[in-house]
Amino acid sequence: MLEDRRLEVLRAIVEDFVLSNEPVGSKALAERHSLGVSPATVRNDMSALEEEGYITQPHTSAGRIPTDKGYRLFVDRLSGVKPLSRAERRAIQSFLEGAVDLDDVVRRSVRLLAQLTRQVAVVQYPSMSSSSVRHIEVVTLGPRRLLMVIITESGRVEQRIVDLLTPVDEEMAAELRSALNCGLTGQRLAEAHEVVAALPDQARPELRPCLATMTGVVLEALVERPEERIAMAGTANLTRATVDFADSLRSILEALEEQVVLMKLIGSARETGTVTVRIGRETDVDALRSTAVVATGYGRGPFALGGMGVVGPMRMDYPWTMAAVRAVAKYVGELLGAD
Amino acid sequence: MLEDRRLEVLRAIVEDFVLSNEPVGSKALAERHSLGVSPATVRNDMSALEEEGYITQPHTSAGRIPTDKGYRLFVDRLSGVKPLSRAERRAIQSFLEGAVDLDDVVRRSVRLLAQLTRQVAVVQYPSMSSSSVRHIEVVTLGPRRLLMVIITESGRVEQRIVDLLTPVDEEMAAELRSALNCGLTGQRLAEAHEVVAALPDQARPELRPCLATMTGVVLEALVERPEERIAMAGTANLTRATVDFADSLRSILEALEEQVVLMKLIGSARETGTVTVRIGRETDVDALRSTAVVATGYGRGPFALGGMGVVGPMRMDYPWTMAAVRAVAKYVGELLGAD
DNA sequence: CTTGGCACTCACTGCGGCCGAGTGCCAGTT
DNA sequence: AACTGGCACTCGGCCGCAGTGAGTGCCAAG
Repeated sequence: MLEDRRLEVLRAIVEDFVLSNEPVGSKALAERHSLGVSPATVRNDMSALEEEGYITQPHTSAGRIPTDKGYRLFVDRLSGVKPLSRAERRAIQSFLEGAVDLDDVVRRSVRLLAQLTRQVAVVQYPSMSSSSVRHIEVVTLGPRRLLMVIITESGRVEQRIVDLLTPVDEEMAAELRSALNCGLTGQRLAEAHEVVAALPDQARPELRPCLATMTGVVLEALVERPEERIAMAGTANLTRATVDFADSLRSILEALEEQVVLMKLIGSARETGTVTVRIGRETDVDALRSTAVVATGYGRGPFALGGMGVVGPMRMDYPWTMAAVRAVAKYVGELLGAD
Repeated sequence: MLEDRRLEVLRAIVEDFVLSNEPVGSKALAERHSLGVSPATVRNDMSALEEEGYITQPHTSAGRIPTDKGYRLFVDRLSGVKPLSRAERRAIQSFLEGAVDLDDVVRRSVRLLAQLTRQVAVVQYPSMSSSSVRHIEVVTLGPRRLLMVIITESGRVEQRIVDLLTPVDEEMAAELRSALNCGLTGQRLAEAHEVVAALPDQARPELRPCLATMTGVVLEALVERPEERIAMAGTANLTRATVDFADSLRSILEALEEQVVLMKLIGSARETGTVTVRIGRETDVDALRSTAVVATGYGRGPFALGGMGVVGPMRMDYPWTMAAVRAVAKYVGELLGAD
C-alpha cells in the first residue's frame, strides 16, 4: 500500500506534468488528485521516488518532473491504452476511405496521424520484401535500356531503369517479361533469394546475360536495399513543445530528415504486434534524447507490411497517443490487406 | 552619381545585413565598404533611402535593414548571378549521377539543393500533363478490379486502381491494354483531351464501358488533378534564421506542408525560363511574408517538366542562391531529358 | 506512518541606472 | 550644392539588486 501510493504519486506527477509542462509540487499534487494524504506525506514519497531515479528536480526548490525512467514505468505499469471514442474512429475511417491509390493511403495516413496526435507522424511505405509479387512489367525504353516495373500484392509499384550490355528487341523483352513473371509471381521477395538467383539458368542461353542483369536489379533494389520510402508530416507540431526544446529543434529536424534513422525507429516496431514506446535515450539517437517515439507495425498476418508512428516530446499523453497510433495502424492494415 | 552612390549604399546595406543579420549603421558601412565618403554623408543617403521605402529601422536609434522593396531593387538591379565554381558544378554532377530512377533523381536533387543553399529545398516531380505517354500497363487484380500503371517519357510512373462494373478476364484486359496504348502512346496528356475522350467509341462494344471508365481515370488522374507530387528537404535549415523568425517558424512549417501552397510557389516559376524570386509578401502567402522564394523550372524544350526552388529568409544571399538553383535545375533537366 | 510547522533555497520579476551604438541636425568647409 | 565634423539626443540592452513566492527538507508531535 505504501508502494502503491508511491506509484500513484508518480502517475499523478506524469499526468500533471504532461498537462501543464511545469514542474509539479507536493501541494498542488495533494490537492488536485484525491490521494487522501497531506502534502508532507507526498513530499516523502517524492523524495523516495527521486532517490530511485523516477523523478528529478530541474533545480533546487522547484517541483519535480519525470525522468526517462519515470516515463518508462508509467508506460509499462501505470497506464492502459485509452480507447478512442466512436466519433474518433469514424473520423479516422472517413478520412482514409477516400484514398485512390497506395500513395494516397500513405499520405492520408501520415497527415491523419499528425493531426490526430498533434505530433510528428511517420509512415513507412509497405515494404517490398515482405509482400509478394503480383506482376512484373518490362518496357523497352531504347535498344539497350529497359524499364522494369514491379507491382506487389499490396499495390506498391517500384520502377527501375536497367541498362543492358546487348540490344534487346520487343520480342525478347516479352520473353524476359514472361520469364520473370513465371519465376517471381506470388513469391515473397524476402524468401525468394535463391529462386531469383537461379532464374537465369532456366532461360534460353541468349537471354541469360540480360536476365541475370535484371534479376540482379530486382535483388539489389527490393531485397538488399533497406532504405525504403517513408512519409512524414506534422513537423510544425515540433514547435509546440517550446523553449527548452527549441534549441534542440534543429538537430531533431535533422535527425528526422535522415531516412536511415527513421527506418530504425519505425522499422524496429514493425515486427512486434503491439504498440511500442521508446523514451528518450531508448531511441538510441542522440538528437532524439529529449523525445519519445510511439510506433507499431501495420498490416495483418505474420508479416507486417510496414511501420508507422509518431515522434514527440517525452512529455506526451502516452495512453492517448498509443491508442491513436494503434487505431490508425489497424485501419490502414485492413485497407491495404483488402486490396 | 548621387543616385549611383545611393544605390551603392543600398547594396552595401543588403550585403552586410545578409552577412551579419544585424541592423547596419552608417559608421560600419563607411568603413567596411570603400564608399569614399564619411559616415555623415552615408547617413544622408540612408535617410533618403528610408524616405523612399527601401530600408527601415527596427527601432529609433538602431541601424537600418532592407525592406521587401529594398531586396527587390537589389535583386533586380544590383546583383548579377554569381557563377558557381567549377568544383561546385562537379559536386552537383557527382551527387546526382548515381541516381537509379526518377524517384531517386528527385530525392537526390532536393537534398542536394538543401545542402547547397542551406535553405529549405522543394522539387516538383516531373509533371504528367506536360510529358508524353510511353506505355500503359493493365494488370488484373480481381474480377472487377484493375491496376493501371502509366509510364511517361520522363520515367514517371503513376498507378491507379480501377473498379469496374462488369467482370473482365485476362484476354479482355489485354485488349484494353492495347487499345489504350495505341491511342495514347506518344501523346502529350495536356493536349490529348479529345483523343482520350474519343477512344471508347473506336473499341468493340463490350469493352466500351470499361474503356470509358479507364479513360476517365486517366483524365481525372493525370490531366485534371493539379495536385502533383513534390519533395522537400532541409526544413532543419529554417531554424538557422533564428529569433524574430522563430515565433513564425510554426506557421512557416505549416504552410510548407501544404501541397497546394508549395505548388503555387514553385509551379508559377516553372514556365518562365529564368530564375524568379519572390520576396516577402510577393509570395502571396501570409505565413511566408518573412521569407523569400527562389525558384525556376527544369527540363528543356518549350514544356518545363517541373519546378524547383528554395524557401529561405528574406535575408538571403540572392546571387549565390539563384546561381545554385539554376545550376541544379539545369543539370536535372539534362538528366531527365536524356532518359 | 502521517502531519503541521518552520526555516531555507533559489528561480523569477520588476526597477533603476548605466552604456553605447546610432541617429538627426547644424554649422563650417571645399 | 555637396560633403564633413561635431554634438546633443534617443532608446534598446545589460547589469545589479532586492522582493516574492513556490517548493523543499527536516523535525517533533500525534
